[in-house]
Amino acid sequence: MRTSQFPLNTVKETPADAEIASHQLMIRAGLIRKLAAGLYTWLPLGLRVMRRVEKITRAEMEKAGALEVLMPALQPAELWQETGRWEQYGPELARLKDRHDRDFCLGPTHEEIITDLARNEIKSYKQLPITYYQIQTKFRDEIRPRFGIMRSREFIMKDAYSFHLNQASLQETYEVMYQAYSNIFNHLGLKFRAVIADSGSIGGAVSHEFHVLAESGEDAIAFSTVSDYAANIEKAEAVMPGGSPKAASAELTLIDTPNQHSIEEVCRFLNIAPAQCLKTLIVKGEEDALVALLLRGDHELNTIKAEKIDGIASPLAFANDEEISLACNCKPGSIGPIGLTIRIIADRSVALMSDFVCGANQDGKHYTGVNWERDLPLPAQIEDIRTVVEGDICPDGQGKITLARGIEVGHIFQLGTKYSAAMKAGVVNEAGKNQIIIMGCYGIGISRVVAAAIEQNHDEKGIIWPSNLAPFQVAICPMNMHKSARLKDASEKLYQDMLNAGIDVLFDDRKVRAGFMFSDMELIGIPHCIVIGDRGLDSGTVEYKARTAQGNEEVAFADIIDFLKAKLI
RNA sequence: CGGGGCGUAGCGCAGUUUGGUAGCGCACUUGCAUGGGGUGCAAGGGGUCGAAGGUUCAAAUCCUUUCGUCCCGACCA
Repeated sequence: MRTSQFPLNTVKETPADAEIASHQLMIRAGLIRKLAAGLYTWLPLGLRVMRRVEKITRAEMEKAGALEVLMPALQPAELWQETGRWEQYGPELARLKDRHDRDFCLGPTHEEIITDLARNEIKSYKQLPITYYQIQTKFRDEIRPRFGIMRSREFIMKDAYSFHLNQASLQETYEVMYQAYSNIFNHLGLKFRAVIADSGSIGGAVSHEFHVLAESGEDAIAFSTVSDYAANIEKAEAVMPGGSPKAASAELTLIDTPNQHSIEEVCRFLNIAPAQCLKTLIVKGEEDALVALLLRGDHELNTIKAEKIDGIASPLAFANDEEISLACNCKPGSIGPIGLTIRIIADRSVALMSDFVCGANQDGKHYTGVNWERDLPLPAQIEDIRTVVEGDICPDGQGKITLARGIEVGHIFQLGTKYSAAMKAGVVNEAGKNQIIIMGCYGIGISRVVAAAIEQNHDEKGIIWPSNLAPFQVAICPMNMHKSARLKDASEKLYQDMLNAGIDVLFDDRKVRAGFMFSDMELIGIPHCIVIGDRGLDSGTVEYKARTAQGNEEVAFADIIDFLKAKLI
């Protein structure tokens, strides 16, 4: 391709509304243009990159035995009403009416549609297992679209759905897909982690997210320093610490702590460490009941874990000051478990505390030297309700927890029968009886992968594409070609030779200055650049520069094709 | 949904406080020069100042309403 026929649309100025590097660079490099909030047009250069992601994804899906289909983005409300999601999905579901005033939505996902397909097309267990996939546009009317293509209202997703007679078959396909996903992200050249994930409202026992590692990622993930263990921090288990509390060495003492409310304030006031404090949080339970959650002062409540406990309101809600005053006879900041009559749930690490400090349920007073059993009974219910921190013991017992940030680009679920049961999708089994089919579902945010790749691979000059994602592998940059017929001939020959050799090359035949050309090629992240000039022609050489390298190297003109082929393997 | 910011040429911005009929940089067009890291000089084209209503002799500027957009949070999952 020639730049004279493939306009680059690069811009020098960073758009005012782009916050993160990938968003800024996608606009500057001319990959996308904004139409409205959360809606983007893909320009030729950007689409070329997205097609690379699709191609690699498709190849692995086919290898995994999945069959490509294409389902409508416009979907009738009836199917969504069958599963109850027409009501449940909320305003994020883009709804509309047709001219006959019938309800439709623009699909945010396709469980209902594929399940409808399955119940109509799959009649016998002999047709199972089967996996369908598609690469298609999804619509989610996000409350707050942001970060460009990263969280947009319309985006491209690869979604796959598998159907099974039994759990063992689902497990088998799940593992195949897990491997296919790993292959995809490896081929894309991205540093990623597969992590144990919360399956949320989608349900099912098993779920993994695939995260591209990047500092700017919206999710925190926890993984082991030595083993394969990795989990979303929402889901990472804080294990029960071994041992028993140290013996009490201090007397229970009621002290004045005027105007000391937060853990931080109390610690400074008493000159103790946060780990020596007990944090008491009051949250809403069921039917107006309140529940006290006890955490070590240096730990944070994990709301996902807490709201899964029976009797705690989901979504989690904190009690207000009034409700706290009624239940504890004091304001927040002086709450503690001693004498508390509401239900108490303690975090696992709390059980090992001794000689600790906690609120006294009297404004401006705390207890010091508190010890379980001697001063108050250990709470009957001990649960894992905190977020893991760096250095925690890994749940599999091997190594310690390290934290990193990631961008969720893939998510796989073992759905079970949630949709197939609601929509009565069954097959006749070997015994001739009707049986509800079991489902799995598997998604990759194709357009988000493009942004995530940039987020992970860029520098101050622009994008640094991993080889398999680059819109072009090689750029030819001739120096002042319009002034030298000899150079023009040599450049054209080099271009043709590369095309003939099957090299994906962008020939910059614009009449622009060297610096302009280099800056553009670096901004759009072409991995390999060949600089050809009269100077080199005299000695029969061209210059080669890798996007990631500092300097150039000279290569004989005659050898350049072989040289590049070796680089491109 | 709550809080805050911003809407002036394709992009980035000044001008709004104190009302007088719109400007700068980039980009674009043309010419000359330059020619290995976003070059220089000159000439040019392009804007109902987000929209509607109001105040005024006069509104980008003041008032009201409204729309869009971005950030923070909540909600949703």
